[in-house]
Amino acid sequence: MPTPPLPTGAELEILRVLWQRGPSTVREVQEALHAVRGSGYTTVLKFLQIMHGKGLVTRDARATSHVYAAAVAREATEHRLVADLAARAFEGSPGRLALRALAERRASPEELREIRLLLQQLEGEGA
Amino acid sequence: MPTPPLPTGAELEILRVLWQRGPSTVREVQEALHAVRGSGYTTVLKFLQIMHGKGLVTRDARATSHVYAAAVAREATEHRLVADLAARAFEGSPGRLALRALAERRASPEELREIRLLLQQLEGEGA
DNA sequence: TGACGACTACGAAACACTTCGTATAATGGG
DNA sequence: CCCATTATACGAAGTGTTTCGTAGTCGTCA
Repeated sequence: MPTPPLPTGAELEILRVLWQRGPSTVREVQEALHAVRGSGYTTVLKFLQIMHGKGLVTRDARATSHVYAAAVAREATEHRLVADLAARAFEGSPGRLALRALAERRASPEELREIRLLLQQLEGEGA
Repeated sequence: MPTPPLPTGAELEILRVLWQRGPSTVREVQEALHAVRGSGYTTVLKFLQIMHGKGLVTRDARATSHVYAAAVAREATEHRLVADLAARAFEGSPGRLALRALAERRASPEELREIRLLLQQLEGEGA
């Protein structure tokens, strides 16, 4: 099975619920999404079925209520989303993308610290 | 006129041509895009008309061949694209997005230098 | 057992994105 | 002046995303 496609907007929101909650039933996902998005039950069910077809989630159908879990890791998906945006808008350069993101000046001190550490590591490698 | 919507994938490619070339005719844009995307003439024309309707480009119709120009600045658009991805996948945190982008380890030494300078500036502000 | 509640499956509508075919109008050379 | 060329305008098809209505299934309990 090749890598699943990038999740669409609604699919990404469902993945975020699954990443946060772990394996969940349709109802559990729907209740989590209802607050954020007002999604109806059959809408969420349909998406989970579509996402299962795409390989974005796995399904355990042993119980009456099927249990869905993310089939793609959060880090890898974030990675691919960043690479996708970099390709579409930043000549494929994640560095330029990072610069733009930092220029928003909304990073917290902890995030800045993490970025500085990573930066030192990267500059050390380059030397 | 409110802010135009974010450009779609094909629209962004057209904007990139206009940002690079400056005001251009349909044919000029189409020739630039043909190499990258194989776009046909009427396809590009249709997009420019749609983008004009959305306020993404301006049009000078005085000459026989209309001349289109980007109506949105490149920096502002990149900014909005980054903010959009941050909202959809990074809890609205551009800092987390920047971290992910840097973790791809594909930034050039010059980009790393720029990021380090910006970082110092941001950390100086925070102190 | 039969009705009720909760579940899954599926079709289809509404919308957006992308592409292109065709119709129509302007331009300029012979 | 006419025709070939080049332009714009527009409709529509094909695909993908999102949403929901409806139908059918399954277990439970009175």
